[in-house]
Amino acid sequence: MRAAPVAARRVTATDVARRAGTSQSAVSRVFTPGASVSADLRERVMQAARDLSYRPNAIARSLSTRRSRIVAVVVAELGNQFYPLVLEALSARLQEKGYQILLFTTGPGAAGDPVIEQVMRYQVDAVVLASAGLSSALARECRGLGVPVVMFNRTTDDPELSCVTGDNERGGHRIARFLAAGGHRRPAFIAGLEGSSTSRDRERGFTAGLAEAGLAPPARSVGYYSYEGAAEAARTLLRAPARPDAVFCANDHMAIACIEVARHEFGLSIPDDLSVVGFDDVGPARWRSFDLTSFSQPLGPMVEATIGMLLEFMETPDLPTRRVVVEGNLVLRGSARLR
Amino acid sequence: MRAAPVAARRVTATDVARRAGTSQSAVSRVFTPGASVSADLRERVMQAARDLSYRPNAIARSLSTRRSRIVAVVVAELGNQFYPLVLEALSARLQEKGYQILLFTTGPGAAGDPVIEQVMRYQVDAVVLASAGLSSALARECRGLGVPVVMFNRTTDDPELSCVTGDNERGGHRIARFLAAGGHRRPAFIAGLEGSSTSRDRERGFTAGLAEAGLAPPARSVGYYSYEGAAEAARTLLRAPARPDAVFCANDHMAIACIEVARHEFGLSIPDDLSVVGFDDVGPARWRSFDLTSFSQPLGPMVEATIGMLLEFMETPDLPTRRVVVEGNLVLRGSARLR
DNA sequence: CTGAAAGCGCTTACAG
DNA sequence: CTGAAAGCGCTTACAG
Repeated sequence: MRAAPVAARRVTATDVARRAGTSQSAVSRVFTPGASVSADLRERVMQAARDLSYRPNAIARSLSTRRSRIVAVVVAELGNQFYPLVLEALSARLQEKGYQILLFTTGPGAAGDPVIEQVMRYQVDAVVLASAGLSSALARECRGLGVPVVMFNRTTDDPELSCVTGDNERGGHRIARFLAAGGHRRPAFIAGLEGSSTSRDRERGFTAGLAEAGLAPPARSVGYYSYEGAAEAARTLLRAPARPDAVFCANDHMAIACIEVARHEFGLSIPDDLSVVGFDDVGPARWRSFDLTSFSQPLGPMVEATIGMLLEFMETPDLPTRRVVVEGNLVLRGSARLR
Repeated sequence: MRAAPVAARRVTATDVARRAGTSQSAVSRVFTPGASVSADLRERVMQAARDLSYRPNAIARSLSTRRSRIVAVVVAELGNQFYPLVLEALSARLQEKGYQILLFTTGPGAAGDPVIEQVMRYQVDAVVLASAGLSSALARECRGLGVPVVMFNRTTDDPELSCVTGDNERGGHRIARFLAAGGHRRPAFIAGLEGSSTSRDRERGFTAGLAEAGLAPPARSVGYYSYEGAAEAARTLLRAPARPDAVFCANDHMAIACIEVARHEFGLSIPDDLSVVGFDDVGPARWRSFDLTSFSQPLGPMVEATIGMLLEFMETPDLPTRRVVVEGNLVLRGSARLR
């Protein structure tokens, strides 16, 4: 077994230059795409670099260029099925473009204000706020410092902020019409987080759709986007004297909790006794045990839109803000009665 | 609406010094914990810093100190329930200690070799390789450059590498004895990834346990740690002429796929016709629809051990490597017959 | 095409 | 306790 290596001084461009018999600037140019170097010099430098296992120091480079090629992603909850996939997709696309993700997590419900302090210190080139519950104060602050921001899965009225979301209001509306058409008379709603624009928009569309169908505003309860929270919300709703005949949950994760409670604690049959509809259309919605009717929120297009905006903003700082809504559609499965 | 801010030159320590009527070094000291500054100077500097919304540039600091306070986390699959929680826990603990996570993702199966290039360029202070499928070549290379590495949920024979894992072999063994005691005669195994030490160790313990109970080596099939892969593996196993009476799956995610297929495609009743056991004991294992018997892999202690080692290694580079095994236990639920 | 030199924004001996 | 200055490892005009 070799001895553990000492914290060797890292090899620098100057070391490479010495070995290749040239200047440090020449080495730098070889590693700068598009810089002019003769084929001969390039070859000598590359050889020396290989011999020494040289790797340009990205930190030093950042200090010089004032661009870190790092984008901050701040995320609140990784415990559901949606955000991990968002993170994975963002990371893959960003890596392709030569950017890395600096990850910031805030507890659910946390203000995220201490986090922003760190975000800014790292001189990130852009930030994406990927969480329904994140305050837009954070976003505004980054923006104030000239750093491009896009809010993912969250809106705000602030015209200075860009965002990409699914079609929340239309989705809620569509679900209301669908449930009404299926003969449901007392649909209820399980909200995510009260402060979340996403939950609010889904509910708004839902309530409006019910009204158009001549139905009263739904009974409601808050599930905090968590499994346990939603289970508790479902219990509250199902214990009520006028039990709902359908529940629309602000996301799939909560819809699954609702199905579990309805089946195993109330002995209800889905969808005969109770219809349940979710939102997102993530993996488990397709599992046969749930077979969940849900409004889809297409991850791929949402991530594409986000990356696209980010790159444009980094290129051209003064572009006007933009709000992108990615269409989804109602995916009919077995958890809701058709009529 | 205010005009979008121009990419303003960021305020530096020199700006603050000018406003506070002192030197740039003094400003630096004020922001360096433990440096000696008079109360008066400190107050003036803090005031000026507040006035200008000064934030120390972490990149410049890193270049100077040669420590980035960034740890790289490389992860292959975020699509199951385990790794997102690992990431969340790692991030929370690291942030507490003043470190940030630079996230690297590699496709499932991908070598991760291009990734290492980037990891090293960012001068990260440490790296955690958190994925059952990651090659240890990557780990060895970081180690060779003097960067502390710990492999999470993966082992290797290389004595130069540190790792923390659950008690995979004992877990597999325990499950074998449990199934044998329950009167099962033909237990099968669904592997994760063939290259994964985690899957291999679980299988080894399982096979040994069966042998001790006088049972033949299990029929086996590979599920690649994915839902679809496991579903396919389950079909293969359940179609066989001598159908297994129990299936041990290398993680919960695959166990759920197995239950779904058994129930909905083969019309089997769990556990009467078939017992299913998982590994990890993640959230969905507790969902009543699955009620999955599983060997637990305690996330909290595993993350603690990882963080602890990381911090020690960063403090004292030449510490001997360590391999930590975190105990788990068999959690009995309803998916496996007791007798 | 190539090299010398200034500069990115900090930290940290070293004097005073 | 405080300031001037060197240095961290790059990039990028500027001459040649």
